[in-house]
Amino acid sequence: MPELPEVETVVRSLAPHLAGRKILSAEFTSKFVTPGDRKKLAKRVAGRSIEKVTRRGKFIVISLDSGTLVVHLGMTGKLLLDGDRGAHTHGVFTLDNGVLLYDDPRQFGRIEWNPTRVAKLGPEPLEIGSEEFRARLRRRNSKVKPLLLNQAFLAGLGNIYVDEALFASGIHPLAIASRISASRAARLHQAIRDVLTLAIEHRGSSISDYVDANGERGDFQLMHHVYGREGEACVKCGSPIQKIVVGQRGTHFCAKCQRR
DNA sequence: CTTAATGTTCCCCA
DNA sequence: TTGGGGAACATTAA
Repeated sequence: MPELPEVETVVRSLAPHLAGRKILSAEFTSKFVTPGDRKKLAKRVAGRSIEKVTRRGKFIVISLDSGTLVVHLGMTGKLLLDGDRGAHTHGVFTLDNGVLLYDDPRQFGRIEWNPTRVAKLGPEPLEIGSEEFRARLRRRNSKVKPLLLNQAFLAGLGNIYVDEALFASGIHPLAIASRISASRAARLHQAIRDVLTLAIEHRGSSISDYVDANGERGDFQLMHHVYGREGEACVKCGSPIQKIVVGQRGTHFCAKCQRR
């Protein structure tokens, strides 16, 4: 469910409700979502006040009056305000003004205390400049699609938005990063900014079950040009959208508009 | 029954 | 150190 636009939407829907609130108690029930000592984690957050809720890459950063709680939604994670507990509720935060639930059927998501992972993230795609982006691309000899999915290279892109940005900039997913021309690299940089910005305006993509903290769906999935459109006509040239596997991920592109 | 799914990490090999 | 390939993690839906 969560790439940068979805996580940003969750943070924006969460922040006004959580800022200044106190966590009265917490309960965690999954050894996958909360690896290590779950009781200890619950004890650590109990009694803490929430100062702010922000985003870094695909991570939701909850700054407390002492320490930081970081949530990664994995593939199917949801943070829900005042919802009902379900079969896949693995985290419950009782607040002074309500309840915050963490739901995650596949349990690929994580709730962690001061994780080191966040420090290893690459630059934010909406903050990095065109020149620096091009320089970073030039230094890598890997295929551009897996490189853009690498969170240490750039933080926040996932399978949907990489495919969409490569289509928008006319770059083949198997192109070697270091061999992309300066002008096309600049186009890719702009395409990433454009697709992320528009997706945030549309509150993310709800393909299967993504919703924000208030349970509302996004609608950017209606504006996808290649992702999930295998066999359908390319919006630019009409030829059928292809689907291949790159780095174990389904990869959608137009063979005519994205030459190698 | 098989396959794929908005993600990440770990292991092996070149 | 970099890069490729594969498996693993849990669950559901097609």
